[in-house]
Amino acid sequence: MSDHLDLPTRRPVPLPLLGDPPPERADAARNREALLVAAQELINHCGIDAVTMEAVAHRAGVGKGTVFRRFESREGLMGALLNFSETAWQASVISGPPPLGPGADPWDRLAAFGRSRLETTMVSADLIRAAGHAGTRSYAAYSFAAMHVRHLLAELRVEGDVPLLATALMAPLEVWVLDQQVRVEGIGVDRVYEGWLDLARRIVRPT
Amino acid sequence: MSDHLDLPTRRPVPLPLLGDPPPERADAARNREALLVAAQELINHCGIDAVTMEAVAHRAGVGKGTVFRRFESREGLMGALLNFSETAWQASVISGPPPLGPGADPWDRLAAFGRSRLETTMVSADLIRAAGHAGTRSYAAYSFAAMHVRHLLAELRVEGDVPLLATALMAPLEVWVLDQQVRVEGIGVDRVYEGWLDLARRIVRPT
DNA sequence: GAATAAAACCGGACCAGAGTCCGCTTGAGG
DNA sequence: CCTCAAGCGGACTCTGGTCCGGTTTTATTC
Repeated sequence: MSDHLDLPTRRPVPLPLLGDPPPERADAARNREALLVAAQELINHCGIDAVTMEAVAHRAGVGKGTVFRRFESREGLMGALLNFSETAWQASVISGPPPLGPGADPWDRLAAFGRSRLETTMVSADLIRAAGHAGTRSYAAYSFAAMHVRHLLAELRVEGDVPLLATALMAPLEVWVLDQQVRVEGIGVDRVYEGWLDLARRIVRPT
Repeated sequence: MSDHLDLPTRRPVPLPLLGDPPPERADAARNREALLVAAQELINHCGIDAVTMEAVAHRAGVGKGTVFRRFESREGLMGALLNFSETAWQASVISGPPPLGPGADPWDRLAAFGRSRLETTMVSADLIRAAGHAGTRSYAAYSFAAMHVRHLLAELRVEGDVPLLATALMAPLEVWVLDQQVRVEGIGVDRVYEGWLDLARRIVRPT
């Protein structure tokens, strides 16, 4: 990942529907951005362990309290960082090129989903672990992926408790499981993927 | 879980094969025991958050350093606690009554395995989470269960990459997944179990 | 456009708990 | 009894997280 963090530049006017979260004050927004950049740089240069709340604050030129107000906790900060790649991933599922994006047939999309998730999870493993949330990505992120899988399973006419089957497909792709297999047991990523495909086949295969 | 911790009483002579870890000194052993008891009581009476290393040490009447020397870390302490129930569970798999123990046919044993694991995991959820290890039980404990599943799958003449399929069966039974389903999504335990059984069926079903 | 009041924000002192260190004590073998 | 490795304790450090008095931004009013 590059040092440069692509923060969305000046999105169109927020259109303040009333009853909505009031927009952030200008200085607050500036600080949030500075903090995210600082954190990302810290990760890139010194590894995730160097990402101390105090270090981030210092590098961004603000006080520690500010970091906590903006991101709630260390996990929250990590989650925010993770959010960028997660959002990009979601975009490529929604409107990217097939087979991950729409256009391919459901089975191919499912296969592409598995491969893609496997890879992004491995790449962001440190971040995901640090983001905690009981270890999984934020609920929003998780449920998007789950929804996608349920959708594909439905298109594939899978019978049974689709939500649970979706979970069964996603669980083996979680960080800890992957870590165990790849780092501890030394299983290659390709073999893990083949295994996952086999699992998917068994789940999808008509009764 | 009762307050009383069944520490194994005087196992048969350790038979010091040389090159082995030298046995613990008497005072050390006494302290380890006292610490485990103290920790368990603290959990029972005040919840897992009250289990501070300092609190445990104080309750056991020793210094903080001692706790760390014996258990390495908070996670280690939790792991040691978890070890008791885990060991008991392993015993009932190895030599308990069917269908969990030997004697029943492999499919029934697999089903019993799933149910049993689901329940013990839910019961010890706090402890498992606190024991960390990237969230899963210790490697030894994990690999025993994995071995058992691989064994059953083999008996059931399942074709394919059995180790990976075993992982696929265990992953949905991990704490975080269960937490997500039961606590966040409000799915009942019975339904989760039914879903798991269905998964198992699809994995086992001959091609 | 200036004055003003309220709300949001800021910083860093402060607290708690995990983990480390090192000089003192104790238990087990000779 | 003597020796010395092992064990012990608690002071110390480091980091996540909380708090509150002072400051800045924004909205409002004239």
